[in-house]
Amino acid sequence: MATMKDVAAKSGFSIATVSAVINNAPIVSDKAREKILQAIDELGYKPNAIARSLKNARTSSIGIIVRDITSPIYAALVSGMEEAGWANNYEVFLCNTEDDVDRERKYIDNLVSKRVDGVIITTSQIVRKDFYDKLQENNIPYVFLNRKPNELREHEYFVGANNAVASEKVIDYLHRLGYKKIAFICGPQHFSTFRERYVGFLHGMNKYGLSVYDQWVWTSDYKRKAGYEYANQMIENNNLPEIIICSSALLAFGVFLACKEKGVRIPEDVALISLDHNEYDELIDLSSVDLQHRAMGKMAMQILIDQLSRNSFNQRQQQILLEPELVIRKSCGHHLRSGH
Amino acid sequence: MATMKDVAAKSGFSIATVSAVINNAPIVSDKAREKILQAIDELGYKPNAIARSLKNARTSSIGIIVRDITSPIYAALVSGMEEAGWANNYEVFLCNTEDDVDRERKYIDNLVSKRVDGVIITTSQIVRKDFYDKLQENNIPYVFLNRKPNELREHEYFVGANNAVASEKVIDYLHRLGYKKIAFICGPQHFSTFRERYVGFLHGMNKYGLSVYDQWVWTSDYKRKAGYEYANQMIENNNLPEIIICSSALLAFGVFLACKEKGVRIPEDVALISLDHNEYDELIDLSSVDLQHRAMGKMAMQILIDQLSRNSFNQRQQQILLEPELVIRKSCGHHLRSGH
DNA sequence: GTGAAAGCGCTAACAC
DNA sequence: GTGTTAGCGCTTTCAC
Repeated sequence: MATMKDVAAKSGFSIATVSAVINNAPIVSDKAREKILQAIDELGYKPNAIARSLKNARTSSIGIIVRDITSPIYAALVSGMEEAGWANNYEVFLCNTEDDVDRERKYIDNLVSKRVDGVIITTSQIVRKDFYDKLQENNIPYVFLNRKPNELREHEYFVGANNAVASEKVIDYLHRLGYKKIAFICGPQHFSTFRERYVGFLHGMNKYGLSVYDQWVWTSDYKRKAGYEYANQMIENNNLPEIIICSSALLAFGVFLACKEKGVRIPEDVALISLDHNEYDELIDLSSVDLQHRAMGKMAMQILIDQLSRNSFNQRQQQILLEPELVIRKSCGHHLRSGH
Repeated sequence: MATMKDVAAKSGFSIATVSAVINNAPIVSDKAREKILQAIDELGYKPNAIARSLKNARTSSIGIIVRDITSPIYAALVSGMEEAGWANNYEVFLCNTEDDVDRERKYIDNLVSKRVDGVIITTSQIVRKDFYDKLQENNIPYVFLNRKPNELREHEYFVGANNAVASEKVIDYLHRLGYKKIAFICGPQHFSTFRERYVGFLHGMNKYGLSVYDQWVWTSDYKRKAGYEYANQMIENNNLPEIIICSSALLAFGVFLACKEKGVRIPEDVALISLDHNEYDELIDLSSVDLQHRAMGKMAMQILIDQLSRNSFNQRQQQILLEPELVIRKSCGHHLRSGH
């Protein structure tokens, strides 16, 4: 594998000059540049980014910590991050944690060892994980994405959705449609996303004087299976509300499948809406709120990179919230209820 | 940021001894080890993987080249690769190409510069891209995953699905159900996956003496929009076959949406089956063939890592094909046609 | 404009 | 067992 030394030898110049050419330093004579470029080409020389990094203390690599690339929302987040990374010449290390804390800790350790320039964390919980401190200790900037820890320290950034508003927009919509008996499958409260959605839900319900029924609120799980089981439970107990709000797409799919299996029609027998839009909603006419995950991922990466290049004279806001947007399809039966 | 030198100074030993401790060399005395470990702990020392890599010429990083993480099949492939990488202490660089050749070339260049230990390529086409040669020139092993180039050179490996068999299994199944008028939306023939599926289709049709109708075969695109348009075309021309086979999940979703929009019932008016199973099929009762993408991704990573560690006394096969499995749901209406 | 040389943090051969 | 040292491939300061 050719090195700068080889290029220097072949071209007849010194490695310092070769280095200058490679880094586009303007101080090199045209004929030197030309000869060196030619030698590079003939040798098939590729700069060794490892050696460069050792010297520079910059790697042009960024770690991204996610739960599970297979979920549509994480796929969208990752896609956004990768896109913005690519546009700025950063490569991303993909770290899937499966929400396993030990695995996440190990990944952070590895990223520190590999001296990534920054990290984006999408797996934070309300209670801060101690090992994020290692990043700061090692001067590696990081931004939280989607899920937010309880408090943001001075050097910490957050990009996410305005989840409370997402819930409220849904309640506004449902109220307009005349719904009163509303169920909410929300997801675990140690994640900011679900907690905020719950708060927004309560707030919205309260605003219109709508009753919140305990037997119609769940805050334990966010997976497809949970949605399926809760829905089944309601169906079997003959205890269906008018509408079910699902905090996640997976929950909504679970509910949908249970209803399909049991012959419960949507929206005629029970309406359904999801707080987490994705590209498969359309298959089942599911209304939902678009939380803009791809844009969110892009934004987070952009903020991280700005920080790395310090080209942000005007200090960025510490927290950026994207505005959710309602995507209306047929699962809430507005076409049936437009009289309200 | 603490270095080995700091640890050496603090513990009173030399950096060579510190290095020995870090690399678990057994030749260190217990008291030395203990003191050094303590110094490491107090300083919060983390080995610098960059410096180590420069010396070792190994980075424990692997590049994975995919088209679009957002597609369920690539998500599954990536998930499998990441999993196997994690299990063997490799980190993965995620490279999304959007099937843009220039972007792919640039990514390969970057990966070579970063001296990744290996690369997995899921974007190859029938006609080999010249820039894969750069990997070999730089002694970076790589394996092709899912899509296969025309010929495999001596050092090249491939892991994929048995696509021809996937098609044939579908034809077997459809024949059993008594279908005769069969449409096939296949996807572009410069990808091995679609080409093999087409070959398998022809073979299967031929086996049963079934006619292949030109106006019911497409080989141009594999996206959702294409499926939507082709289906619309058939519907509007009043030219529906008995069943539509879709080569990709996206095509099947497109067809499904067109049918839903036009009030064409599945399977009563037209049956539907996909050659590319994923977790959303269930939402629309879509029968499909499971190509086992996650297992495929794992396998590819495992083969690459075996190669890196040379712990494969018994030479691996150059090509590994996973066996596709039929997943039967209602979209082919076997419940209607079981009399056949 | 160009070159010599120090040094980034580590590993490993070799000396003691 | 432990320490000294050369060198991995690059960047950068400082002479010339």
